[in-house]
Amino acid sequence: MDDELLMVRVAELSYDENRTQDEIGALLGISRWKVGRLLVQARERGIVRIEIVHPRARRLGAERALVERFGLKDAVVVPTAEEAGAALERVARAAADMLAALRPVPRALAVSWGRTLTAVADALPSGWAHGVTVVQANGGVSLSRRSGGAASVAVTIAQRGEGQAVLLPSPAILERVETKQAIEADRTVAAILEQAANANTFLFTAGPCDPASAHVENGYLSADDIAELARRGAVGDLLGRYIDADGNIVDPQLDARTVGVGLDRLRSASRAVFVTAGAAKHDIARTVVSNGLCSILVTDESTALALLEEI
Amino acid sequence: MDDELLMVRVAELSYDENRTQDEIGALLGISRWKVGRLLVQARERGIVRIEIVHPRARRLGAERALVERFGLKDAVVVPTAEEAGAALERVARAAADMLAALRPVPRALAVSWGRTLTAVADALPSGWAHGVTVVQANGGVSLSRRSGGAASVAVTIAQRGEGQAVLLPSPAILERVETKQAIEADRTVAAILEQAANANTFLFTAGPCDPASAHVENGYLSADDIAELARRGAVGDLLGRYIDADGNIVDPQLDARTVGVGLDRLRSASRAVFVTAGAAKHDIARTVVSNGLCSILVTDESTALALLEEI
DNA sequence: AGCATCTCTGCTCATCTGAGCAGAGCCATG
DNA sequence: CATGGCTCTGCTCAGATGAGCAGAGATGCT
Repeated sequence: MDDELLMVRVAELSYDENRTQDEIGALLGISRWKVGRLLVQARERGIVRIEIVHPRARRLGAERALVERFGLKDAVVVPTAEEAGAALERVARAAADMLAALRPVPRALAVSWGRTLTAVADALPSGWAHGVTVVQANGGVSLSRRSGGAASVAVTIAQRGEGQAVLLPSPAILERVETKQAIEADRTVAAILEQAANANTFLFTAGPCDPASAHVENGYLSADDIAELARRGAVGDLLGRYIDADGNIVDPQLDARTVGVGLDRLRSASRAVFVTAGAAKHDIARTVVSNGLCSILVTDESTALALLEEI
Repeated sequence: MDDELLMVRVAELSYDENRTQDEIGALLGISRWKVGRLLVQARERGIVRIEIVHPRARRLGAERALVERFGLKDAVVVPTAEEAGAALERVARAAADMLAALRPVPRALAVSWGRTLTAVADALPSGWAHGVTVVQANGGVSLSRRSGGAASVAVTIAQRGEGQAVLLPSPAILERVETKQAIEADRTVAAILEQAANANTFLFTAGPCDPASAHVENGYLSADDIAELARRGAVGDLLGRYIDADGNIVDPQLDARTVGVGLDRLRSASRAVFVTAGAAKHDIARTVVSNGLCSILVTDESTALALLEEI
């Protein structure tokens, strides 16, 4: 009997039959130490495959690699789901679990908005925090009729955290710089932006630079604007601000018309939680992570692998 | 954190990260005994799935159940292969492994023939026995041109076992009883049949009762004969003899024209190894097994489950 | 409420298992 | 043929683990 067959027999007796290594040794006429070694080999060679099958399973190896590679505080990676489309769901749930377990419990949380964050908000358990203040970090709009959009993200997160939401009453991007400056000059708005900027925890997503963007959908930008941004190197936006692969603002004039906290606050915040799912966002995710724009990353396995595979 | 999520975390740390239960307990704030219990539960609930992925893997649970249920000496069950068609291959290899490991090593082995046994013969390693005498247990013919058929089964097995083959120079079924009696009266033939009957180890397959049978292919029976046998309750044949679900000869007259060892010898032999693969043979397999016609069964998982699922 | 029952927890202790080591066999080279 | 690596083996020993148990707490029934 060759060694490989022996591994199979040993593995069967050990895992299927729960025999002790001693028993197996006696049964197959080998020493118990050899049994142990064969088991290790069987695992190494992939004869024994151990899988954790659960929607909330994670990939600790990838998490560790990401933390290491990009100097993050923490990372959460969920396995790619069998059925496509469940990725967002799983990532959102993982993000919710992570938030609920954050210590110290956040007291001031600044949030962006989008489909991803809506999912995170919905996945948060009631009582995830006790008296959290949730501030919108950038201008928002009703993204989609059904789910309530930007405001509802903050409201839901606040409700479930037994706290209150502070909404930013402004569009995301204004047509004229003057209008934007006027809005920011408003004392209420200024106070809210200040509050957001001082939040010690940020929770945000990013959008890819493509014509299906929420900004186009809501009329802040045209498909042509997006094309031009892409031409100038934009890979996507976060908090409404379009950046290139090096993390720099692509169009300063456009940026000047964007209402919200500046990206530098993400770098300096004590916790900046970035949630992203899906292949379309691999590029912007890479940008965010490699430019230190987040300290905690929550994503799916395929994104994690894309981030890690670079030379 | 509910218990199920806890199981997932514990399983990840234990299996993916190789942490000790102590460490995991400290990490998650639970006692090490709870970690152990969660691990057990995770396996029970199927959150942790341990699979042995190898062409030579077996299903020890099913084997034990078969031995128990049908009072067998031994059983070998191989997992169903992903690619259909590989079942015969795997079963044959398992049968070969089993034969090679038989103790005491067979000195006199009586064999039937067929595609299954050809595969078993081909899978036997050289030197599987030392000086075995292989006798044909029933009349044989060249089943298929390419592989040599009946005779080659015995010859190959004998060669690889450093022994000699004793071939039965007779068709499987004769047209007239008189011819059959004449052949059996021949002293050489009689001696061979005697030798086969006295073998302490039998190795055989069975065929289903259908018109694609080797007996039809070789002209011993017509499709009409098969239909008639089926109508009278035949589920298949072994050693050329057609039996019903209760293990009784269906057509005594036909049986009287069949050359070979009688089925009772299978019951009394110290080892009767029955090899079968494929859904077409589930019925005849059930008959063989439940009527004590074999003492060692080698088969695939789907057959095993079919045999075990009865009430 | 009072009581019985069931489940869950953390413990002791015996057993099981992995790390690390020294000796045996094996091969290639000088 | 001797020598030095190399792998493989079975050992010791410490650390990891599972079985079984008694007490705590929950649950349900009268």
